Amino acid sequence: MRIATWNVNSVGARLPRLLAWLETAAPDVLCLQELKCTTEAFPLAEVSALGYEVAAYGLGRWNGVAILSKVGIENVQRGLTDEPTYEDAVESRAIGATCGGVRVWSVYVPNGRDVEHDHYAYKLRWLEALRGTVVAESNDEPFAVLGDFNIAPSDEDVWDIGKFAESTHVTEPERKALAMLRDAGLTDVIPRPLKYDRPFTYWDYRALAFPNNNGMRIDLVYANGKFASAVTDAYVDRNERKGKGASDHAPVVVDLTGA
DNA sequence: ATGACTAACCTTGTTAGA
Repeated sequence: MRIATWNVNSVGARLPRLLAWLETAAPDVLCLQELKCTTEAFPLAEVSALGYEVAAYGLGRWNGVAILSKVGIENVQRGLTDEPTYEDAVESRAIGATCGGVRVWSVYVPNGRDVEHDHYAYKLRWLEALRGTVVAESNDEPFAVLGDFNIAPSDEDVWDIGKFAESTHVTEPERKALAMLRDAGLTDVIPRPLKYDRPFTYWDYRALAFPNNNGMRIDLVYANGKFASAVTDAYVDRNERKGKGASDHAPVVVDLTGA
């Protein structure tokens, strides 16, 4: 089984590339983030035509997540258990479903903006709710949280840690939240890069970040033991970051034995 | 070639992204 995650930065703007990628990479399950549309506006007909069932969750012009599956999609849950709000509003940042016997969550962790910003405190509260959901759901069946975590797990996961003083994405409390997920039994499934030495998944649109490989590894696959032990390969499809009309994130693809 | 941000929309600026 092939399971992937991709922050598409608008499913509407990315639709031609998304459809082409679904045909060539042919994942059985794809977790999407940053739909930037409502559930109703998701391009259901186009994606369904390729043989996917869809569970989408979008509440407005920002964020939005979805799970696409060719192997069934059951027990869909929109939102985390006890998920916090931001400025008293619920945001569409997490959706869970069971696909072909694998429980998956597609998550778009809040950015945080600045360490001093309310959004950063919200990010940490949100990660605590994610931990709670993981503890409640992960068991002896394959389980994984996939998505844009907006956290670089280590200094090696950004192109130059010296550029990140006072920045979000690399702070100790954010990394502690990831450590808590590992303490809850999850493993960071680190993909291989298709080029260069480190498996970055995001490159800013500005300042020639992609050609200079000034990237970050922030799109992560956190898997329980049953899932992680079935992994045969994992890679970042950096080719999807090339050319016109690319998202600023590349897909992360994981292959599992069985089914 | 991988090329100097992109996307939605409250659209001729603002908000967000990281």
